[in-house]
Amino acid sequence: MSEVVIRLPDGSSRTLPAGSTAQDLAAAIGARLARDAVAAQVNGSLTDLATVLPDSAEVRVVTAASDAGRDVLRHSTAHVLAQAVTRLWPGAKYAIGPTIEHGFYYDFSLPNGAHFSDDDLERIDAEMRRIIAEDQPFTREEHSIAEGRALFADQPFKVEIIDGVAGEAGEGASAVSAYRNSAAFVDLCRGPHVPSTSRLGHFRLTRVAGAYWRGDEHRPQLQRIYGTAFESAAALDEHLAQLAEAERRDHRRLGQELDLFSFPSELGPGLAVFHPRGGIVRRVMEEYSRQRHEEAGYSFVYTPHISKADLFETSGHLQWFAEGMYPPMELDEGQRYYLKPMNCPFHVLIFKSRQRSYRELPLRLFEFGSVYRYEKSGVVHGLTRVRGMTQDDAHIFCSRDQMGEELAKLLKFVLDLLGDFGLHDFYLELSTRPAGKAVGSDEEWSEAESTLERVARAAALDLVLDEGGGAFYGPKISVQARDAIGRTHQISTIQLDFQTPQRFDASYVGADNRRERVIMIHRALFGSVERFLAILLEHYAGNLPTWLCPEQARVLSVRGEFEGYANEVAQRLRARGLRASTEPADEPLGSRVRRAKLDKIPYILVVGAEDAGNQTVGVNRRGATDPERGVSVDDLVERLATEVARRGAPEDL
RNA sequence: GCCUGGGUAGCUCAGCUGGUAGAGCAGCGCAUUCGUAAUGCGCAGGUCAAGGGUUCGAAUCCCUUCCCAGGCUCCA
Repeated sequence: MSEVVIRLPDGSSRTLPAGSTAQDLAAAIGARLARDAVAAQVNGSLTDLATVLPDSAEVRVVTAASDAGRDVLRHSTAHVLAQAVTRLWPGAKYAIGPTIEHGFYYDFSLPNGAHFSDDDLERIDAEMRRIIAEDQPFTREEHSIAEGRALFADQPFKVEIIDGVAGEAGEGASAVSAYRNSAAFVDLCRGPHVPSTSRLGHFRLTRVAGAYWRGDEHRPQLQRIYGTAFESAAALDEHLAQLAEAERRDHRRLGQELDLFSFPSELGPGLAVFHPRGGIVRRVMEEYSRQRHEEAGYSFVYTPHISKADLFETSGHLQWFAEGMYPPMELDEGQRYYLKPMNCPFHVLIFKSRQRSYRELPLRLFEFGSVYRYEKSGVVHGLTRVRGMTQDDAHIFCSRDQMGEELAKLLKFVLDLLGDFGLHDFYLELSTRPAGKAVGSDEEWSEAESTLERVARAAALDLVLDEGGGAFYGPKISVQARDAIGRTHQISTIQLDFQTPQRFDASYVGADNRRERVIMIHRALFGSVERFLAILLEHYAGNLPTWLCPEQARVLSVRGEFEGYANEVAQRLRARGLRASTEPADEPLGSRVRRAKLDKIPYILVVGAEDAGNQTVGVNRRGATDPERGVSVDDLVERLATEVARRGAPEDL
């Protein structure tokens, strides 16, 4: 009997009898590996464990607890889902069931236009567990195109996929593969799959949704079920806990609970109002931003919310961005006015209001500019995707030789400012020319792109390329930040623009008395104030650092007789610029403390007989397990003032 | 925009296959005066998103509109 030599990832080799499978290899290496194996990578491509290994193959055994292994588990679980649905809804057509980032989905078309409800998830889940208990094999079958069409004759989506394969590879040339679980269920699939359904089980169906066949809104709408699967109950639980944590941190929930903002339905989708407490947070954010911008050499401007159409004709917005704009208001004289979707054209007009000298450059015009964008109604989401928002927007007008340095300085400024808000983990994304949707010459674009890339590389952060993701007038660097639970958010954007100045004929007089075309840098650091606030809320799970908290301290008197002293303490804090309140003692202390905790107040201060006599307070710090007693009011005021000044949080101590 | 699922008191939600609305929290009043995450009693609060239809009768069934949530090819 001949043998085959298999090379393993660690460089070692194994000799096995000819005809051995990947499963045999795993077993030869160890019982534990044999148990954990779900698939194999043979000469670079993923395949089933049942695959017979060719001689001198390079083989890696794929275990469940790896990214590739989890994909196999999820894909196989998707097949089980499809089988369960066909059992429960005879006649159901199954379309595609791929794995996605944290799970999988499967799309179906149910007989008689039926659709899934949340209750169905339980039934399907139960049926899936039965299939898993049946220990059905995943058996690979190869079929010709014609056989495939016959096999899936009653599955129109599968037939369409096979037709696609036939179209690409030629009618007779290629074969299709399918995986059979039972006489009753077979699914067209590339694989690989686990050897048997018994290898599955740590899964959860998460939600039902509608989705178009092939994502095309002109094609049939299918019923989609999302789910996820993991290698162990513990890994699944951890994933579900993460989802619950994200839900707990959802800024829409926190905005409600903390009375920060709301979305009155009377206003329409994507339009928020800020309540007094949310208003404080916003105001503090904006004031700090203004202060930093002033220090960084920005000038402050104000511009209106609407303008005649001509402005946006000139800027190119009506040509390139019209679908993102609200429809025009028609005036009696036939004049069309638009709500502004961006501030840049207005700032250009300020630049152009008189002749500019090279001595004025860089000219940095800053505005908290409210803009309105007609987002499709299905995509608005809390404060992160709205139709009305305020950008911390500035346009820097500079010369060509200044732009590199200005951009480098700007990037440093951005990261520094974001750091002050508690974001420290960044990477950059460079978005380049959008194909077929851009103005300007190739030379200008490549100069702009290479300048941005140089600056981005110099920042010593990871740089990701976003091909074709730029605006119509120029490429951009966007700053992506990772939050406390590891999610990334696009925050700041910096765009380099040679086009707008040309469109507006914006120029300056150089030292040599010649007119030069000015360069524009568009930049928003928060992006939008609303969205940035939402990100901060989720980042901090509502426990904003003290300087941003609407209410920094609440003074509670143990009994009504100390309310005068409580007011005195609050007054002392307010005299130092801190936001402190008191609450009457007509409820038990525990109840008032609880409410203050739910309000996420950084410092709950309790005063009683001992304190009134000694000018002290009891300090219940957010994040602390035990309250401190007998802290002198003087010390407390200093502590809080210091914490605010360094933009800290009570949890830092 | 499209699809699915939703919209019941300020909030979170109950209300079976149609018989005409409930709880907890919040609010208000009274009592309680309490040392660090829920004091008691009482009161008030809803055109059941809006409009139309079916029906003797609609929160419940049907239609339209508005709003919310999730989703809408990381290709078998």
